[in-house]
Amino acid sequence: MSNPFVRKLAHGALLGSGDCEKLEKISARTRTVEAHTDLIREGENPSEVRLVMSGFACRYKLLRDGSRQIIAFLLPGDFCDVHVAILGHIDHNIATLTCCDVVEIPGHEILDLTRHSPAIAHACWWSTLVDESILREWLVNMGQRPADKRVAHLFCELHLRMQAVGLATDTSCPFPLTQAQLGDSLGMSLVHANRTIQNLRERGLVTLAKKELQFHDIAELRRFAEFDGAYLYLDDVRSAGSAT
Amino acid sequence: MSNPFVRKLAHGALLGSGDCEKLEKISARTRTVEAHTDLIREGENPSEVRLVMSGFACRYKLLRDGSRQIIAFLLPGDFCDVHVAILGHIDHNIATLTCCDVVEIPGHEILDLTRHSPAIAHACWWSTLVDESILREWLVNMGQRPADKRVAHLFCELHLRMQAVGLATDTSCPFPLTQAQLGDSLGMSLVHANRTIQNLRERGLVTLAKKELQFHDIAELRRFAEFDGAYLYLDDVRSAGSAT
DNA sequence: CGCGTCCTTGACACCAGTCAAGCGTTGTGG
DNA sequence: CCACAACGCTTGACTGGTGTCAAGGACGCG
Repeated sequence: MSNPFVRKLAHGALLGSGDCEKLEKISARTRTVEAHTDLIREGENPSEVRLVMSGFACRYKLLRDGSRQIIAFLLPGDFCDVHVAILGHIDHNIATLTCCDVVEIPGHEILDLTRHSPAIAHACWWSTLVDESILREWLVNMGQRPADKRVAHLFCELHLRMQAVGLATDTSCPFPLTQAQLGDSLGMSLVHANRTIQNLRERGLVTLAKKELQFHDIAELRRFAEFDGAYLYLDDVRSAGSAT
Repeated sequence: MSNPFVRKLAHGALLGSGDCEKLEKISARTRTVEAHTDLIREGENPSEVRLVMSGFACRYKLLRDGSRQIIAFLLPGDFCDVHVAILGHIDHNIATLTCCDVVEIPGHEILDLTRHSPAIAHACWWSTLVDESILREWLVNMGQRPADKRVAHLFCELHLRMQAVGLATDTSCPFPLTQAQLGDSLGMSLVHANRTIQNLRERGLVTLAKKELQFHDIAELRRFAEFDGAYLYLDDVRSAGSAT
């Protein structure tokens, strides 16, 4: 099964085969969106839930001076906005970074789905709680780590997340981001992002070319970045707990 | 009514008087915890939900070199960990910063509460989604704003959040944090936090003394910090939406 | 009164931002 | 097929914001 959406949610709950079928059916209705297109803008209250099925997208906020902070990367299988309904409106923008396949699911379908399957409901909440956990780790990354470890840490995260949906090998992973986008996500300038990558290259930790990231020694890279993937919660479905 | 917990949740849902009574009853069983005490440690899976009723606490993570990043401030009325159950374990620490009154609610009581009152369930989810929204804004703050605006922005946020639970006036707000803690939360050194505060003082924007923050011109401060409180979702209960 | 904690200040080094220019690749149109 | 534009990557020079180290001062508490 190569549906990234189902693969992702399977990390968050023990899905029955009926659940998987429903999710696959729903996520089949993709629409192709070209790169650099806003999917949702600040202040909107979309009635559909969006879902990235291929390509890279991001959440971001703009400041008055035009600078932009990327708040999260949305990889294949990621929700854009399950649960906006509870807050009433969205406080940031979501845009594609590359060409993407996107699914739009009417709110009521999601409601039906979660009402009829506790596992799916659990997985949806799991997904947003993991998003929150990632945000916490990003904050640590930005606040405490020097530039080289910061970049290395992000590389490790993306690799693991891509692996979780079957889109990365043990030693490599697609990396379609420009250095400007990388900088915007890590709070550093384009120029500094470039120099930092060179640095990692010179140390023999990674190769980055042709939109592909290669890891020469992933264990060493993780040690260097002080990376512990526990915050991604990718391997403990067994631990129960129920959605309220 | 001066219960910060009820006041806070009331921002997240239209609570009936029955709901309020139940919440008040539950949050009455406080326990006093002295400053600098860990409430929850990384990796734990507590069976009770904790709640701060007075004082300041924080979420934080430690790095190998001993540096610490404060990920969130927990003010009176804030949950420590509703919904840990879904993730199975917690990925960060929570500690008191000042002396605090804390409530520990057994997991099953929360379950009962949310099962019997959709409004309370909605408010609980609203609360964690707002936490996530705050994290996003913190990330923007750390990534894009210079030190002076960063500090000013945090001041604005704390002021509004304290006002929301009835603990701040229009022009002042309790501020028991040390400059070291402030630095840890904003990703800057103690020394630089100090210099930045001096800077704000010299501009006549704030007075900070005796654990009390005074605002001379809150509108000007917000303009300076580019602060827009919408991300706190404190004033739009009316916009419906249902918990899944 | 003495100790600890927190705040304050100065000197100095360095990480990282900005400005600016050049290079390589890709794609497009004449 | 080549010229050109657009975009992304790379590099250098210079500046400035922040971190670190160190020392002293203010305040509160026992």
